[in-house]
Amino acid sequence: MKQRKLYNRINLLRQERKLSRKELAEKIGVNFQTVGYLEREEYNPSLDLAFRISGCFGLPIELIFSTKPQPPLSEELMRWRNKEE
Amino acid sequence: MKQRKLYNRINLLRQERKLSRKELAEKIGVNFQTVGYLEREEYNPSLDLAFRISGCFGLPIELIFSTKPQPPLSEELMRWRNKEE
DNA sequence: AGAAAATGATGTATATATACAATATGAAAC
DNA sequence: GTTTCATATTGTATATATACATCATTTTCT
Repeated sequence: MKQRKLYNRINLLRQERKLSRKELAEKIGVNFQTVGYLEREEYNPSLDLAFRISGCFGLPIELIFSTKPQPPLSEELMRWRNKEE
Repeated sequence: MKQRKLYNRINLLRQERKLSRKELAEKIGVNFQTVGYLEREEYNPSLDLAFRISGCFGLPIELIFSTKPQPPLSEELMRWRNKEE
């Protein structure tokens, strides 16, 4: 199967939490260079690794990864605020 | 990284929808034997494939896959019904 | 400015996911 | 009962993810 390129917000979320790649890598149990590959979207994580990242950030997989380029989180937030007016 | 074994409800969901492995495989764009491997949990899907399966069933990834063995869907349903009494 | 830390880039090696073919078995249809 | 379809099993081949080392570049800290 030809894998589609996936998009993610790992870099954004990591910076929000003021973690270095090395620190994040340790939390999720991978080599720190692997985090670099993921942030640059050079390849996709395994589903298992996606679950670990999801758990580390306390966010659902769908909020971190997607099949379409990710809009800024601020936009996503506004969409929710407008939904319940 | 040593991959953890993941659990899934593919077989259940496929049967609910009365699909053969071949039919499901065509919808998500993989070999029908790959569906067998996933249902038997002999290996984990890639994140991309997990997204395709999620899209095909119209369910979030977390409802289909998990890091712990999956309880019957009926139990999960009752937990939700009790939550909002 | 200079040292230290974080990141980017390149290359090699291993583990894991996916495809595909062949065969066996079991269940369903006729 | 035998043909057909769905599934299981085994084997080989390829694609993709992950680890690890090294060096270059950039950023941060003092």
